[in-house]
Amino acid sequence: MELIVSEKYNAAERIAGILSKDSATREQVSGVTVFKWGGTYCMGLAGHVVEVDFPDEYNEWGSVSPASLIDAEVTKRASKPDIVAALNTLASEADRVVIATDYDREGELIGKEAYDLVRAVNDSAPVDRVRFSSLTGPEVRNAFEDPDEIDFDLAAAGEARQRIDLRWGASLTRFLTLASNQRGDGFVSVGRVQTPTLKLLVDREREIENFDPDDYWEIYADLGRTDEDDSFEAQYFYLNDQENEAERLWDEDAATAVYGDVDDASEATVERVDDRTRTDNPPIPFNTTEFIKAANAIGYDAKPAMNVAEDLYDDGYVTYPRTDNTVYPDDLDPRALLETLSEASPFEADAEALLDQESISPTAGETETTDHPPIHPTEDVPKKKALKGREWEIYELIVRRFFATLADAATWRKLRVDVDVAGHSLKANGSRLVKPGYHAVYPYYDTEETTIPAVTEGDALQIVESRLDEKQTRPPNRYGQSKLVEKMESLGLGTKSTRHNTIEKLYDRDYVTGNPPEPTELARKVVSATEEYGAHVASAEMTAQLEDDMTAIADGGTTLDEVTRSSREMLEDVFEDLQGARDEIGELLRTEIDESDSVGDCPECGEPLLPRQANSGSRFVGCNGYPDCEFTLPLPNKGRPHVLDELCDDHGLHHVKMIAGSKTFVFGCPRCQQRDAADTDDRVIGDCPECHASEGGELAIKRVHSGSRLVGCTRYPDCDYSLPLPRDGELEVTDDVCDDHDLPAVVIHQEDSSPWQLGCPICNYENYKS
DNA sequence: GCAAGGTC
Repeated sequence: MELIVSEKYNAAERIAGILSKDSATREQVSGVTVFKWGGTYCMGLAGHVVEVDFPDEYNEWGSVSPASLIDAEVTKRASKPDIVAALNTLASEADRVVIATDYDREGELIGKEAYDLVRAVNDSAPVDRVRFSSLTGPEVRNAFEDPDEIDFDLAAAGEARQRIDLRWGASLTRFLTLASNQRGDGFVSVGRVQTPTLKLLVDREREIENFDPDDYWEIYADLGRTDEDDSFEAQYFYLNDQENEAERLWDEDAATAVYGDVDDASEATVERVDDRTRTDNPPIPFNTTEFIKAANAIGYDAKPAMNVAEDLYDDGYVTYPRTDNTVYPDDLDPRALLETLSEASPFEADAEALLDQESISPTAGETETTDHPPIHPTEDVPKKKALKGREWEIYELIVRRFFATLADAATWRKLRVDVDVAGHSLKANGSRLVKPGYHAVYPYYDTEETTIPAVTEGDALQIVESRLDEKQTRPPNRYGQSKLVEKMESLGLGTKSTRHNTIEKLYDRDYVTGNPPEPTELARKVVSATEEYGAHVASAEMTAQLEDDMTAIADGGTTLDEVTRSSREMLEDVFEDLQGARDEIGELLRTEIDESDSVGDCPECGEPLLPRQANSGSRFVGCNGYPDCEFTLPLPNKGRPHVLDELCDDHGLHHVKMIAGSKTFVFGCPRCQQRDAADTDDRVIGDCPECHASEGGELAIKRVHSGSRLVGCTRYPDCDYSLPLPRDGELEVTDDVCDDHDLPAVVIHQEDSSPWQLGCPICNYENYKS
C-alpha cells in the first residue's frame, strides 16, 4: 500500500482527485477522512500535528526557575492526536510513503515531522518527497512522476526556529510574569515576533507624545477670469535653499509680508501652463499583505478579513489566502478564468470588457514563491445569494483585484498653472482621469478629479479672495492594522499565516486597545523592561539573525545544534542581567498594572483592588495588600474581567465587564453585586415540580455566583430543576398566582423602560422555548 | 498560565 501525506485536507482532496482521475473514495481512519483509490491512500494533516514543549516536570511555574528552561530538554508531543493516530495506522501498513506538504520551509518541517511519525511505526518503507507550486493536474502529475527526497537541512532550519522561540518566549514570559506577581491569565507575554511588533507601536506612540509642533503658514488665492464660478485655488510657493519647491513658510514675518503683497494685489498673470499625461499602472496581484491592506481600506480588520478569505477558500471560491506570492504562475490561464466570470452575475460586463482588450497581460509584484499562487478567484463562481454579505464583499474584492491585474493602465491628464502675483509665484494643479483603465473594474481607489479652467500663458486673472492659513506640524499617525502588517512584513516579523494573529494576540494580552491599536501602559512597561534587560527579544534584529542562521543551516554551512547552542548562551547572558534586576522589573511592571487594572481602593486597607484568579480557577477581586489584607469580592467565573471607567456611586468602585465572546456582559460594581446576591437570597416562591412530592423541594429565586439569576430548587445540587430569569432589573414577586403551576407572577422593573410582566416563571420559560 | 508556526 502506498500513502500520500499532504499538509491539509483540501490539498489531499485535490491531489487524490488529480491522481485518481476523480475515482478516489472517502474512508474514515481513526475519525479522520482520507482518500483511497487502488492501492493508494491520501491523507491531509492540519499543518503541524506535533508541537515542541518542555517535559511535564517543567509545567509547574512556581517550583521551576524560568532560567532552567534555557537548558531544559525540548520534546515533541502530538498536538492533533486523531490525525497522528490516522497517520500511525496507515503508515504501519505502507510499503511506500510520499510527503506532499507545501513547498516552503515550514512545509518541509511538517513533512519531516510526518516522516518521524512514519518511522516510529515503520522502519523500512521508503519515504519520498514531492514538490509542486500549484495544485493543478500537470504540476501534481509531474511531481509524482519524478519524486525527490526530504531536505533534512531545510527542516532542521525550521526546527531551530521552534526551539529558539520556545526557549526565549517561555523563559522570559515566566520571568516577567513571576517578577510582577501576576496570576491567572494575567501573564506578561514576551516573544521574538510579538515583542518587536509591540515595540513598533510603542516607539510610534513615544514619537507622537514627544512630538514638538512647529508653526508654519500657507498662502492661498482664489483666481478667476470673469465670475467666481470659474475660480480655482492656487497656492504660494518658493524655492528653498536646496532649490526645491516649498509651500510652507516657517517665519511669521515673512509670511505676513508675502501675504500682504498678495492681498493687496488685484490681478495675477499666468506665467506657465504645463499640460501632461501620467500613466497610472494597475495594482499587483494579491498576496496576503496586499489583500489585508485592500480589505482594511473597505473597513475590515486584519483578522476578520483573513477569516472571511479562509471561508471562501474552504468553499472553493478563491485560492489559498496565505501566500507571499505576487506573480501568477504560468499555468494560470487568465483568459479562461475571465470567460468563466463573464458568465457570472454581476461580473459579465466587466469580464467581457477585459476580454475585448487588445492584450491581456497580468501585472506582477516582486515576490515569486513556490508554495501558492497569489490570491485569485477559482473557476467555481458562487451566486451572490449563496454568500453572506461580508463574504460577498470580500469575494468581489478578490474578483475585482484579479480583474485589475489584467486591465489596462489608466491615464490622467495633469494640468499645472503657475501665476505671478506681485512678484510672487503661486501654482494650481488640476487632474482629470482621461482613460479610466483598471479603475473601471476596480472601484476601490480614490479617483477624484480637480478641475481647473483652461487658461493660457499671459492671461490676466482676477484675485477673488486670498488667505493666510496658520498651521502646525503634526505628529505621525498611529499605525493602522494594515500598515502594521506591512511593516512587520518588511522587517521579516512573522509570516503570511501569523501576522494577523499576532496583532489579535496583542489585543488579547491587553497590550493594545482601540483601532488603530494604541499601546497600553502595560505594553510600554513590557517594552521598556525588555529593551533594557532582554534587548535581543525586543528587537527585530533577532528575527533577522535567525533568518540568516536558518539559511546557513539549510545550506549546510552550520548545524541546528550549533545555532541553538549559541542562542542559549545569549539567553543565559540575558538572564544574568535580568536576575540582578528582578525587584526593579517587578516594581516597574506591578505599579503600572495596578493603575490601569485597579477596580478601586480596598475599603479595609486602601491598597488597590485587582481582578484575580485563584488556583482553583475561580475569579475574584482581591486586595493588592494580600497577604496582609485578605479582603475579596466575588466575580463571575465566565469570561475575563475588564475594568471599565464607569464608577459606582455607592462604593466608588469601577464597574467590571466580563469578556466572554458573545456572552460578554457588564457585571457592574462587584460590591453592589455582592450585596444584591445577599438580598435576593433564596426567596421561596413555591414547590419544586420535580421533587416536592417525594423530597419536599421548594423553588426559590437565587442569584448564582456568575451574577445571573434563576428560579431553582432549594435542594440543589441534589435536584437541579431550574428556570431562567433575566440578569438585570429589580425583581418583584406579585400576589398573582398561576392556575396551572401555582407560582406567583414576576415583574421585572428596569430603568428607562416600562415594567416587564414576566408572569409565572414556568409559563414564561415554556413560551420562551416555543 | 509560557512562543511561533502550521491549519480548522
